[in-house]
Amino acid sequence: MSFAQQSAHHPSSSAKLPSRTHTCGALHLDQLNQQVRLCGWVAKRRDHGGLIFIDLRDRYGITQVVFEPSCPDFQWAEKLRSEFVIQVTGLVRARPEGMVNPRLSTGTIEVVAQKLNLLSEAQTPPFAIEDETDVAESVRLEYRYLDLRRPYLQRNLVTRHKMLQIVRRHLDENHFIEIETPILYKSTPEGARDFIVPSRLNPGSFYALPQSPQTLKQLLMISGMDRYFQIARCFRDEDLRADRQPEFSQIDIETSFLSEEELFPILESMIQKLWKQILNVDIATPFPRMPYHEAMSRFGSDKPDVRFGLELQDLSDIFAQSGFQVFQNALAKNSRGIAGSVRALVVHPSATSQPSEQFSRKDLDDLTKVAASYGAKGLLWIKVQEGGELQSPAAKFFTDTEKSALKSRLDLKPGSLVLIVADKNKVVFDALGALRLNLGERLGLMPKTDIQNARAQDFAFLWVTRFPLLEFDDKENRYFACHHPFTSPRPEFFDDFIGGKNLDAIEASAYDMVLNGVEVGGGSLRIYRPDVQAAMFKLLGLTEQEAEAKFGFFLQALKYGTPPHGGLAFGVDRLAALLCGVGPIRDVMAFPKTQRGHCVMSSSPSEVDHSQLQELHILTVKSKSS
RNA sequence: GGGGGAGUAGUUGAGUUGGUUACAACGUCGCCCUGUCACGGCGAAGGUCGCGGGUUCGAGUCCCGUCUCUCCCGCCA
Repeated sequence: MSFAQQSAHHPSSSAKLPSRTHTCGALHLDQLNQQVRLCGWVAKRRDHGGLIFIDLRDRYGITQVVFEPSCPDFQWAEKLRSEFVIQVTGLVRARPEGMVNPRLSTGTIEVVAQKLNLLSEAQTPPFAIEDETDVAESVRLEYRYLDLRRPYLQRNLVTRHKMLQIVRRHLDENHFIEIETPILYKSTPEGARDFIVPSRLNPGSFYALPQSPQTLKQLLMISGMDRYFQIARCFRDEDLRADRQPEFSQIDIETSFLSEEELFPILESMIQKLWKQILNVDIATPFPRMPYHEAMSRFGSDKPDVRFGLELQDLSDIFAQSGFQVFQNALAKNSRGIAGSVRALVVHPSATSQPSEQFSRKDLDDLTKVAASYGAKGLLWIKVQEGGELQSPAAKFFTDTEKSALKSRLDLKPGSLVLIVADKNKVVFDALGALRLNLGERLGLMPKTDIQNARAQDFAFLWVTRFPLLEFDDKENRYFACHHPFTSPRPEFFDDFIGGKNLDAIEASAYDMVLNGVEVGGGSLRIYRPDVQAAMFKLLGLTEQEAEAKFGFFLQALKYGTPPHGGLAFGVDRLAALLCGVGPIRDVMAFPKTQRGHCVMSSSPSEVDHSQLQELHILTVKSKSS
């Protein structure tokens, strides 16, 4: 008789004992001498010949089961292998003196088996199911259902679940209603590439999967829904990153009649609850607010990590008359009358264990490469020597006045290192902003958070506000909306906006919530006047006909009594990753995709039958490049 | 589209100047073992060195191409 034949292959239950009396994380000395029934996976078998230990695992924990020769099923216990699914009936017993395992929550007890019931056999798994696994992610993703048995991923998914429950409860208490919006919707111009879905019933026509429910939630405000939210699945056909997947979730929120000052506290208290209930950390509110321009000039980023200093310094005025060609070029005005700048990061010897002498040629080369990858044509360094002399490849271009201005402005002392980028502002901010983060890591300025023992100071929340409304694109020679085309200018800029004046200086009622250098959410107050919305589309280069074709339904709706409204969307995956203390959002998603957008478990995307394509009126062609 | 890193037993890695039968650990399989929890002891099996081509008497190693994974830039209203 084989093991499988011997076993029932379905759980036993009786009036006396149900299929499962406890989970594998539940038993303590309280249940001493009780008869219990556990179900789970064999995590480990330790066969001592006359005594067999089984670590039985479920998502609640691990319990040690002991098979002694007196157990009638002892011979079958010898046949157990990793990941077999079993049901064990037995007695809870205190572990002998000195045998307690402090690393298990159930480490004070063990279950002495009386009966073993095999529910499922298992092939040998391709990798060990344990937290300390060090296996290539592609292997883990191919067997994601096994990877998800690891306590680490199970904890992350539980945290994500808790997070969403707290969010739902909070928004419900604040009179928000959860409304589902369509996944099959209309393709939208601008923004990310759409995933499109062919319509069998409408040959040649396509739905698009929503990049966000933006227009739909605004229409719900026009419908009078007043306060809406949705845990919305969103789709963007762009290249992936550690924090970007082609499909992702947002906590999508929209409200009517509220100002920023009235909206922010609702969102801040939601965050406060999440951090309190999940991490037991008290986050102070209101969050600091920082205008976009301040974030850029101080940190070189619109999502600054303000847990450490190392702020950017503007040296443009010092070098206004510089004889150094690189600086002259950067400070010259372009055809649209906009000048770049000369800015620097300064590392003082006191602030770090690494004074400038310890920045080797290779270190500086590495830093230069970082700057270059953000478009900087070079990175100019200055080292301050023992005697106070400035050592730099460009030192000979500096006048004495410039040198002394530098020293006093930057408070230079022997051992200081200055890193300068001179270019148009976008490049200067991007390059120095990235260098600041790189140096912050390199010099150990960036705090490491132990998420199990997190403290309030580990989390630097802030609102970045007053984003520019428009951005001019040199290549296409037109303006683009910085946020999206439904974002309202701040009221004080209405006249300029309608009149088409000083467009570069117009600020938007847009805001991002930032935590430790991560944009966790973003939103805006929306345009609610049809004439302003039409003006926006026109400014963005849409003809009236194009605007009508793409957004006619929306412009029409705006004319039927639109309340002032605005909202925001949080990135569920990013928030969950921060609450779990992990980097890649793949680790807080059940079935993520690889960087090529593949699901290696199911091998999707994949080719489909010709007949399927035919029904959809689709013909595929091989492109020359492939 | 561009740049960096990686691909060798099931897994994680080593592999010298191009040279005998490609190595180790863990895992797996068999036998033994009554207090383990990284159990232990003895033994065994396990490989198209990502794929394709080239150079060479000979390629895991050198060259060319290609695929995949990963990090980043562009992109992500």
